[in-house]
Amino acid sequence: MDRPESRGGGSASRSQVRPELTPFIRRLEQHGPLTEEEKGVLQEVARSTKSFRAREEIVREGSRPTHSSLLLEGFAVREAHLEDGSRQISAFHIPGDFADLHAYLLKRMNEGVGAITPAKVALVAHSDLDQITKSYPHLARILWFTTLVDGAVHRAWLTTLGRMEAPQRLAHFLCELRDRLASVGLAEGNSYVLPMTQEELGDAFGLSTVHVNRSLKTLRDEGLITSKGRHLRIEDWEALRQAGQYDPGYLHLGVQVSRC
Amino acid sequence: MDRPESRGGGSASRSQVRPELTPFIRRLEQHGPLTEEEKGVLQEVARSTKSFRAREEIVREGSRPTHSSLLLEGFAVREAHLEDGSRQISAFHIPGDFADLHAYLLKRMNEGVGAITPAKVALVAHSDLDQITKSYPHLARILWFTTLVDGAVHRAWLTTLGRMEAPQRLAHFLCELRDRLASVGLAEGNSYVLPMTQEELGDAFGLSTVHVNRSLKTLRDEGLITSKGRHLRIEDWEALRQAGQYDPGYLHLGVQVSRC
DNA sequence: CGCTGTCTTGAAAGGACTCAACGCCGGTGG
DNA sequence: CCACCGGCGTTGAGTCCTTTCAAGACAGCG
Repeated sequence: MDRPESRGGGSASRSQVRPELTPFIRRLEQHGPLTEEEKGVLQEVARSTKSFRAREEIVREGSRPTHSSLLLEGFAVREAHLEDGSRQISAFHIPGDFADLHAYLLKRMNEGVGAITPAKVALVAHSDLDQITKSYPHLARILWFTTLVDGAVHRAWLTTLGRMEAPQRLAHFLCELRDRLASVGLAEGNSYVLPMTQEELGDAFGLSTVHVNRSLKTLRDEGLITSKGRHLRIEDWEALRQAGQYDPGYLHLGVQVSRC
Repeated sequence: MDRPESRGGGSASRSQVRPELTPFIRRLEQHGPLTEEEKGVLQEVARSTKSFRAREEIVREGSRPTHSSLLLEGFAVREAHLEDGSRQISAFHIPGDFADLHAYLLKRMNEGVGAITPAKVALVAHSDLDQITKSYPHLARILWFTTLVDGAVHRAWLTTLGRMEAPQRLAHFLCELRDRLASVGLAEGNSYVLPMTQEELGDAFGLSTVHVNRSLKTLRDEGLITSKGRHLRIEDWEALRQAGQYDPGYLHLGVQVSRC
């Protein structure tokens, strides 16, 4: 995007979206239609990609990145490490997520980003984001919106950590993850691949691995979910929803962002 | 701001800031200088104010506000209520905070905002925010920035809720609050007024009132803090900081936001 | 086929909760 | 002016959820 005005004549602009970008584009378009030009710009700034192995670090905790990481394929976590060796996971990222967009303005990453499966990431330079905020205010607005949804998810997690017991926290999250995966086409009905380990679930929801295991067993025993291997299936959506007091409103799926 | 271009000739534009707005302006200016025009716009959109009694509701949970609440005086909480009657406080707001700025784009308030002391609020119409994003991109950028800091605070809280014990959570928060209050001139060294009740602290940090009480006593007995009435004093900053593993970086105080 | 990471289960210890009672203090009204 | 009252802080005791420690089972992979 060195010459933003020259974009559009580029390789894949007209309605032809690079396949790996579809989760991201689809995500943004749920909040209102994008022009071909805007989609072209997004493809242009996301042209540089990088692949990571499972467990590899994508962004180092405490670093000052000059680009933000748009997750194209695979799953990642945002995590902070404490002095005693424990860690807190503050977000699970799925394809289409802008894992560290907030670092564009905040400059410093107080948490790190790590791949939990093999992952492919588009590296979007902050200088390109400068161009977007300058020349494509509607895109900037939608990006702002996505960071606000991020905050809303944090608050939902705070609520489960602060006021719900272990099985309920997990029930809530399993509902959340289904809806988020479905929004990018990665869930088949109430079935999906649960990519994170029980240890990672524990580090996200303030539980020990052992207790995550027992809590999942509780949900299984009650017939709310079944799982074989990494594959999870919600058997009784309404009961699981009720257990976790889940209300998808905070994900703001499909909420329209008006052009200004 | 019906005629944004007519602003500037207004009542109190040139370097004369309405006193109650100083915490807010001061907060924004720490991230880089504002022009007189920008400050004038802020005063203009914040012209309408409203006062609340302690415990009064400022924004209703689940509502779709048409304006956002800028806290001028007093303290407020963002809170969500669960079905079993418990509540989760996801933020404590101090003068200068834009309590529900996120609702400008998200539209719907998944949490409510409530005054915990007598409070005065400036009601900023979302239509005025539209004008700001259109005509004052740098202000929009700084507002975006403040919502990102909000998210960073959420993540810090997640970490304390998920991985720290009760006294440590409170220690962390007492450090955070000192720095935030100091940034708007409401702390005298390591002393400040702690406006929230122990019940509110419990609802914020996932603890019972009783356990908050015991945990504060622990901090007092260890000589980290003293308190008489609402007045709190940090007696051993380094020890308190260490106990809560507090690092103010996530507040991003003084981080510059470049003009785009 | 053995290795390693992950899942699973048991038992004991501990942090936090609930229930309950009491003290303190400022506000209100007689 | 003082007694009453309600909100808030404090403390004790018993219970429960969750953790830690420990040991196997299981499964994917080189």
